[in-house]
Amino acid sequence: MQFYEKGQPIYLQIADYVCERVLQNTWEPGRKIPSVRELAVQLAVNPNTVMRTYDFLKQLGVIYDKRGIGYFVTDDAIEKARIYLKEDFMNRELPILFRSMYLLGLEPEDLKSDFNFYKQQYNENKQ
Amino acid sequence: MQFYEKGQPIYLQIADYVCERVLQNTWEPGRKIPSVRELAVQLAVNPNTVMRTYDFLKQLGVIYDKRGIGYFVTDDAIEKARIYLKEDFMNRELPILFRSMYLLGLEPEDLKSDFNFYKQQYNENKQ
Amino acid sequence: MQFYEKGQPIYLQIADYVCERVLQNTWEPGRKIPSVRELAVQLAVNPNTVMRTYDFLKQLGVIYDKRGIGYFVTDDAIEKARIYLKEDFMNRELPILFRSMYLLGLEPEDLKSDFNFYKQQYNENKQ
Amino acid sequence: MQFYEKGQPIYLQIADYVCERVLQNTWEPGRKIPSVRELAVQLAVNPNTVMRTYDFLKQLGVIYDKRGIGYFVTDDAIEKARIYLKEDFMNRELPILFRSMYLLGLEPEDLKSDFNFYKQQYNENKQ
DNA sequence: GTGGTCTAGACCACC
DNA sequence: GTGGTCTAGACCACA
Repeated sequence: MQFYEKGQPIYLQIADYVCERVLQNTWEPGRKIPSVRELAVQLAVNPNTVMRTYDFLKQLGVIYDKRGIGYFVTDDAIEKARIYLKEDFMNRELPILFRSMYLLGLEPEDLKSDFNFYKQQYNENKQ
Repeated sequence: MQFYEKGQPIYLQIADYVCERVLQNTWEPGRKIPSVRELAVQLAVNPNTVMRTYDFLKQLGVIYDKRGIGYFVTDDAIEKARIYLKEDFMNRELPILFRSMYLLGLEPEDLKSDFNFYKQQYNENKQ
Repeated sequence: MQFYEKGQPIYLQIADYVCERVLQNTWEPGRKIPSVRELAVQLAVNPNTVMRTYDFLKQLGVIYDKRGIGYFVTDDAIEKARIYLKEDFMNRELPILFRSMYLLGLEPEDLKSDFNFYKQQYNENKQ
Repeated sequence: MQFYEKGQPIYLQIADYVCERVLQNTWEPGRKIPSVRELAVQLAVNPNTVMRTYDFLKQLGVIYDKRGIGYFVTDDAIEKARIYLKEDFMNRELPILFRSMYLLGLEPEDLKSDFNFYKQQYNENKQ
């Protein structure tokens, strides 16, 4: 994972990273996620930054902590993560996308077939 | 203009920059565009990098050069620029978008109303 | 190889050099050609200059690259190389030749016997 | 005039220059040609070099000198110049040309139409 | 190792 | 002034 999107703090980028794992069910509800220090090493980031991410996700209700044990995915994390990512997507990615589509004269309908193709490909690779 | 999109060379980012101006008719066909050195100073970039962009756009048929005079927008630049940007959009932006949409369970139809809202806003700001 | 033909950039002279090897089948389709740095050392030229040549030949479809591996001669390189060299010959060498022929009152027919002699000599040396 | 053909001494390049003027009848038989010093200045060359050229052309019978007056074109200079240039052409230019033609699979016949077009163009520009 | 990008600075030809 | 070429040297990603 690389951190380069200027304007987006690293701790939020890591929050995206965690939420995506939750949505993909890679990190399923109830599961223990990596410790602050572990993830900090994995992502080559300061532990304080990961701490801030976990704090943020705890407030969102995506994870909770058992003192002295670690952090765990909440039962309704998938829904919470989806809500968060969706909001993030709407506010940050969509405007950029819409600008391109507007310039190119594309409509959402024009993406249909390509999107279906993408999903098909994605599922095949998954298997 | 800032250059931060990793994975996308600066000279191609500048090409996008020029193509968007062409599509918006800010730089209309026949018009002289900034000299290599001028744009290099404006964008705080090495002249060689801008030279490379202009070379690239010359090959695409978006601009042409008069030696000793400068670079000019070709007559069919709008079409050429649209083709290039569309291809670029399809190859680079769409996959990222689709990934987000897939994760969030969104379909192209779900973007319709937001896109119409965006277009409306855009046109109001334009006026 | 020496670079002295004024008016012809070095990187294009190197392109001629490569194309001639392709036409002579010294560098046959599919073969790996010298790396950018290798050829730069061989020709006592800056690597950037060779890079520019390879970029140019890639656009012509004479060679293609495998990132991290090297450059290779394409399957239809011979045809592509011939087209390029022929165009170059027509635009650059022929006018000089025709001027001399015009001054000397020579016609293409007058070259026939000499050309046949040349080809004969060439083939003998080849054997 | 620029002197860059390596392997061909400058004084011979100037001889070509003079002979071409004779063949084009720009410097007609009997005419006084520029003095050694004059031509040396024109061509930005050392007078000794021009002296050597004139010496060479005197031996060829293309020019002769009247001591204290200057150099003049001989009566049969056109023929002599043609012989010299032709020999030069045959020995130096043709091999290079033939190599290209051989590589490209061209025959002298293939040049016919292009040469006729060239002559036509040349004569039109002359008028 | 490979290709690819970028900078800094130089020089040239053309206008 | 303009574009165009070239060098030297640096850094990156990929394999």
